[in-house]
Amino acid sequence: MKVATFNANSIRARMPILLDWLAKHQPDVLCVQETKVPDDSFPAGDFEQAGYQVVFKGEKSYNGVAIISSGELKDVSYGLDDGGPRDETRLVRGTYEGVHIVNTYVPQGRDVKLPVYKYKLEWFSRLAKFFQKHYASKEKVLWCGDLNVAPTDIDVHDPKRLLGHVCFNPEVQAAFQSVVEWGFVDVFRKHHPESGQYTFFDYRSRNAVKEGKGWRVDHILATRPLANRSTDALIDLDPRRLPKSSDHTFLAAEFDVP
DNA sequence: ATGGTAGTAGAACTA
Repeated sequence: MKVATFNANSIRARMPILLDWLAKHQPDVLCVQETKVPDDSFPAGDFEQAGYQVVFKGEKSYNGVAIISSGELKDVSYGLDDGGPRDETRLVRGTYEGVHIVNTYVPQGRDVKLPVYKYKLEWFSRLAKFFQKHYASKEKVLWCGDLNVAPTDIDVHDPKRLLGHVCFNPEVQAAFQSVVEWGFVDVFRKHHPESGQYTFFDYRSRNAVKEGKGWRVDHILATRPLANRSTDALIDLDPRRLPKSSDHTFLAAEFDVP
């Protein structure tokens, strides 16, 4: 089973790249974030013509998540359910062939001094409770998406300069880690311990990909029963080098499950 | 360079 994640930064602007990638890599499941489109304008037909099913929830201009799958996704639901803001355009989950998939677009936070940053930290705490409530770590669970955290020093190109950023500081790393400790393994890291592996390159940095000025903020994490069966993981930089690319690129992982 | 570019918008906000 091949699973991938991609922050599209507008799914409509990224359709050519997305459809090409699906045809080339043929994942069973692709989690998408930042679709930036209301549901009545979502290009579902284009995915269906390509032989995929898709579930999605979005809004005008901001946020938005989708799960594209080659077969049926069961028990689909959106958002957090703890009585706080549901954020239905930031979380979608479903079950594919017995594997539970949770696709999140974690709030970025903008600036550590702003309330939205505190909201981001709370979001991780709410998410930990969400996993606790709905799943057991002995089950096959995948947590995928743009998690807006670079977990360690080797996950950014310049840890000294970037320290204190909303996606790279001890506080946000601890918040992320508290979710991981529920029972997740970083599947990409399991296969690639080396530094310099990034999924995001800021548009504002001119030759970012060539110069390796990236961040690893998109992740695929799996519970033990699933992580034990992962056979490979990769970051595909090719789509980031194309004209009209997203500022993120695709991360994929393969699992030896039926 | 506490800048830069891109997306949705059709100005200002988010990343």
